[in-house]
Amino acid sequence: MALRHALLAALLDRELSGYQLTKLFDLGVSSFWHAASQQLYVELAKLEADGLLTGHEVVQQGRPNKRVFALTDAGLDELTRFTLAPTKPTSIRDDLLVKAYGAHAADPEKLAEQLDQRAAQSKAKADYLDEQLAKLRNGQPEEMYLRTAENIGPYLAGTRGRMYEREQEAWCTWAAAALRARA
Amino acid sequence: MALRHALLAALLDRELSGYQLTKLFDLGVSSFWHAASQQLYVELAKLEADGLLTGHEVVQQGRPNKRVFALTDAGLDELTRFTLAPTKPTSIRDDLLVKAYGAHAADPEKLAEQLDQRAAQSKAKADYLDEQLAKLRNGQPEEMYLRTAENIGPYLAGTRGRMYEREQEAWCTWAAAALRARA
DNA sequence: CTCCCATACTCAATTTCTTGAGTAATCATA
DNA sequence: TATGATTACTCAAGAAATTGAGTATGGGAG
Repeated sequence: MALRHALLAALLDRELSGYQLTKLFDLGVSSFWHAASQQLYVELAKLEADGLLTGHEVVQQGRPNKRVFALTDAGLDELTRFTLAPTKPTSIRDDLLVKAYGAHAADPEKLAEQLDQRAAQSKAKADYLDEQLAKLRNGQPEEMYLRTAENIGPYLAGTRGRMYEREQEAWCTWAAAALRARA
Repeated sequence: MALRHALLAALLDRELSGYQLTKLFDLGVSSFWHAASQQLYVELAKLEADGLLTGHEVVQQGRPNKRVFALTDAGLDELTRFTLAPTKPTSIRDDLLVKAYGAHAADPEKLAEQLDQRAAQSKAKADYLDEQLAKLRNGQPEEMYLRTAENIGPYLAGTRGRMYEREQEAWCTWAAAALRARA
């Protein structure tokens, strides 16, 4: 149910089209809530049907028209309600960790190569998030930004995403080394 | 599809009943692959139907009988195949991060309280994983254990789980403080 | 002048996961 | 002697996610 709310949160202080949201989810949001674009469009349609968003057609020249979505008052209420409601921890689900768990059935070098690859992907993502966070801070020290910015939500969540990716990178490197040390 | 493989990996060096697997998934495995017990039983039945596991009824006195599952050769092959196959990163999906993302719609103090609560939960889980990892090491230094132990899979995966929970704890504490500093 | 890429989506089958309930036995506690 | 906790599962409805298409337009590279 949190995809709905991730969409609502993404529209808190701006209007975005479905396509822009798919970009946003691919890059930034995916570090804490992944969703495929098809799923986004389905969810946007439901949110609109439920009156939590309104869509407006925007005619463009030189490219296909788009529909941009904006939060309604009901949508904002729903998001507020969601942030208050207790939820149980949703934990990691990572293929790669399942592979590590089953390491005894794996070729150590092949598994280590996959870990290296993932380390590189995580590093790239962490670097990207670093840039995004720097853009949000806009030159200010973090403390200042957190105290004064209007909406710190994306910064807080983005920080967690970056931590996750940095940790993933470190762990992958460590685990790959451990596997290789046995061969 | 990784739940299948998480089950196969859990049965790599021992036989376990469905119920024992639900315990294992609730406590240890859940830090990198969460699944409800109902789902486990469904998956176990499929795995048996596919010939990747065999189930044996074990008659017990003083408690209900149970069915223990063991890997078949086909199951081991399937797990090996899985560890070799490239997979795309499955990322975090966490309600709490979505709430943080939507912080602008939230009551800061109420959100901070939820973060505190989660920090405590994460700490408890990290402590539990710490114990489990110590048990696996059985007094040896980590380096030694990783070089000499038969099956280091659970240790590798458990380590990642512990890192995740420790990071979660730290982030929750940090984010709660940031929210409170604004009030 | 063709092909690929980016924009901007839609449809639908299938699988997977969640949610909520229910069964049945034994043991310890009050 | 009832009550709840633990072991050991099962069933099923519905929501959500995955997978794999497909449509249509315009711009730029070769």
